[in-house]
Amino acid sequence: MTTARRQLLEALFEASAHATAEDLAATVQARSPDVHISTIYRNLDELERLGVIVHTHLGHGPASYHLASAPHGHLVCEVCGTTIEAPPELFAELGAHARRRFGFVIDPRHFAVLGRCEGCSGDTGGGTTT
Amino acid sequence: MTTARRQLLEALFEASAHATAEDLAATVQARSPDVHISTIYRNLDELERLGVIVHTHLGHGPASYHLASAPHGHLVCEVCGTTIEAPPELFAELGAHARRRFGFVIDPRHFAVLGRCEGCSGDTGGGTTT
DNA sequence: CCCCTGTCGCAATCAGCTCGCAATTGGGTA
DNA sequence: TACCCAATTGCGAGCTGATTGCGACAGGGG
Repeated sequence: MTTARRQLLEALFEASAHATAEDLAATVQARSPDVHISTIYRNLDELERLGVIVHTHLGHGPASYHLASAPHGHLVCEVCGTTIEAPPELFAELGAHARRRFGFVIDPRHFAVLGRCEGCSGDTGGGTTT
Repeated sequence: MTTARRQLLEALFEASAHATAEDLAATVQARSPDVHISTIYRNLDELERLGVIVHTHLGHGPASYHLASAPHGHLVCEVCGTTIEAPPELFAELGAHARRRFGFVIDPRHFAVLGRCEGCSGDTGGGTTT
């Protein structure tokens, strides 16, 4: 509707993946310096309510936003922070089991799976406490 | 070692599941009112480094802590907040696939799976935007 | 052109958590 | 038991991420 809203959408399209509210704010503010961060948050909220975008918590930091039209889960390395976009089918079986066993319908777009990426899964001298 | 630390452990044993730092602080402070919240955080941190406990992010709120000796994942309903403890085997296949496909070793104890529980998965008038 | 509704900009505020610092506490040693 | 060293504690300030209340403004309908 408004300029701020339109530019936020543009920023979302340009920021291909995992943009935080601050990232998006920076992009929007590059064009319209007056757009306040709270406006970004409010519009992000609105857009999410409309189902246009989804937000994900990739770890301890700020939430990431991306378009709902690119559904995927996330594999986040807790050592180096690498984020892998995982196709929804990776979660198909987990989803089926959760549903069968607990009647629980998972939302693979709205959570990150922590763990260790290929490079960090060797041994970091901490894990094997048996 | 110290009183604060010992009482924090006690609190962790008593608070069977999903205790937040503030919950634990309250429990500890019921006995030792002088124990400061920052001490709780520091000890929680230390205990986690030692592998005694793990913390999980169940959603938007504060992190939850529990003993590492009870490994499980979490299914959290994003509508009503219900938390289901999921046995690690629920994630076995996801883990195998992630490893095979991305070389990524998941940590089923350190993430919550958002979604909808049995009672909330009917239809809330939002989801089916296809 | 005016009014009305919704949105914006702003600063204050909140929640969750971390940090620096000085005093205290606990444990090991003699 | 007394002493000493280092780790730990209590405390408040501070930081990041996010939200809210409020007055001003903009844009669309009549």
